[in-house]
Amino acid sequence: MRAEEREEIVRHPLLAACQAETLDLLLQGAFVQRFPAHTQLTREGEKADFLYAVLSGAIELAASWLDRETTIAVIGPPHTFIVAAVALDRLYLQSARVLEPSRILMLPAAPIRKAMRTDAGFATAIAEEMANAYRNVAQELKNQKLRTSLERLANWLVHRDKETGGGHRFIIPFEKKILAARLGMAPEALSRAFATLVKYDVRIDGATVVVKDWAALEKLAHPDPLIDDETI
Amino acid sequence: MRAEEREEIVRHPLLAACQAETLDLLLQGAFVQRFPAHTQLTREGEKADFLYAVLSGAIELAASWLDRETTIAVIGPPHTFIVAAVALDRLYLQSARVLEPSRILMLPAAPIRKAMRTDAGFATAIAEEMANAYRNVAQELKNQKLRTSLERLANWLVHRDKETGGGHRFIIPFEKKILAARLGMAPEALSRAFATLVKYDVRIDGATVVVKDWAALEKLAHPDPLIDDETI
DNA sequence: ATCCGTTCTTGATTATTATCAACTCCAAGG
DNA sequence: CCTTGGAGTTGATAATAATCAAGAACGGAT
Repeated sequence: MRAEEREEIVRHPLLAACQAETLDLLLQGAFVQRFPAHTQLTREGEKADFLYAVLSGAIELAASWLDRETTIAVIGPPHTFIVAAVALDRLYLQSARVLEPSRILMLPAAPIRKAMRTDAGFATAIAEEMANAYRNVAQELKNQKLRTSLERLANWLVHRDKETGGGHRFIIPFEKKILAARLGMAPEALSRAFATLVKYDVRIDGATVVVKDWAALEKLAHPDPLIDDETI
Repeated sequence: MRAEEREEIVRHPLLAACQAETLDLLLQGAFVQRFPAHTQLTREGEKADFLYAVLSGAIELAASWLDRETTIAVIGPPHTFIVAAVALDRLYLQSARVLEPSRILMLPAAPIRKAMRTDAGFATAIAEEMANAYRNVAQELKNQKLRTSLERLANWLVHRDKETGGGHRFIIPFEKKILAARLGMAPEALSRAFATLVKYDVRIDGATVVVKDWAALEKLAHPDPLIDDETI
């Protein structure tokens, strides 16, 4: 690993509270790699050999059963994925696919488990990363069980708008069929949901969304920090 | 806290790898309490003041939005709940209700966060507990997004049968409406789902379930370790 | 036992969402 | 420029599940 890369990585939230020896141990077999879109990084059911951290880009976590498939989450920097499988030395529950060209930090799993047992700062960082991951899935489960697909879409739009500065005009950062899977609906249902939102003065042109009547959308979405705030 | 209680608690998976000083710190403000059914232990949105561990009994974690409510999980011994909120010093995302008379260990939150930073063994135990919790919700999200309600019920039956020794006859350990919420369906839909399962030779009498044709049920359920095995 | 409140079931209807099929649109490659 | 394949949309239909209403069954209390 190049020195400047090491510089960057050492400041990563996961490693910032590490002891020096832990850092050496962790970075020994670690590397940073660029991946093009559509690369498959993990497959569900495989052994957890690496912990992945997104330095730039976006990763889709997907899961399947029989012939069905769905998106569990979309991960961006600086977050990690499949921490839980690594911490427990178990099988991946999800497949990870690169959505857009991404830089990924890969840390071998065995040293991570070893480092946790000796370095409280690192173990705490892992615990906190996992706590965030837990809260995100728990929120997603609430989103899924408590809302209809139209409500989920409305909330996604509200959330995405806040994320992009609240200009009430933004683009959907990935394919609509991935958004559909993310929201737990068929692509056709997403199309129709967008059509329904016209009644609420939401205009769609390709990937561009313009919210003309913010109050109307927010009334439909009824966002709740306990479901929609990632950092509450 | 009584000496025999302390004896018992010190062997809890969360505390077994603690240093002696950490243990003292953690147990200072800790106590064990019995709660009757229907006690509300936490309310979503409240500050995380305690970490709860179930010593015996069963706890329901529920979440709500507008006037809708759903069950996120049912927790039994020796597991903890709301670890993530405690570790991050955030708000509870779920309400916890006592399902059946239960003994609960309550550990004040602040010492836990403090102990994590100094005791790698404890921090690791917390991380592992959280990793398990993460994997359970992730599995539940897969269950929810990939299966119909009939399939979820069939899998719950298969799972419950294994849990109770595989005798193909067992009882449902809580009210059917809680099972319905757990499975993400209306109580009426659960009734109808049970009626549908008669075609698969599953007989219901009150809370007692008898599976006459195991192969038929398993073919419908198609259980998958990556969704249904809690310890994979 | 009888009463009462709740849970559970069943029926009728509606709402929500998936599926299948056809068609448009657009971009990449020849 | 045309072709081609995938993404996205729209329509028709079916599957799935929620809601509302009424009755049955159950569990505690008296």
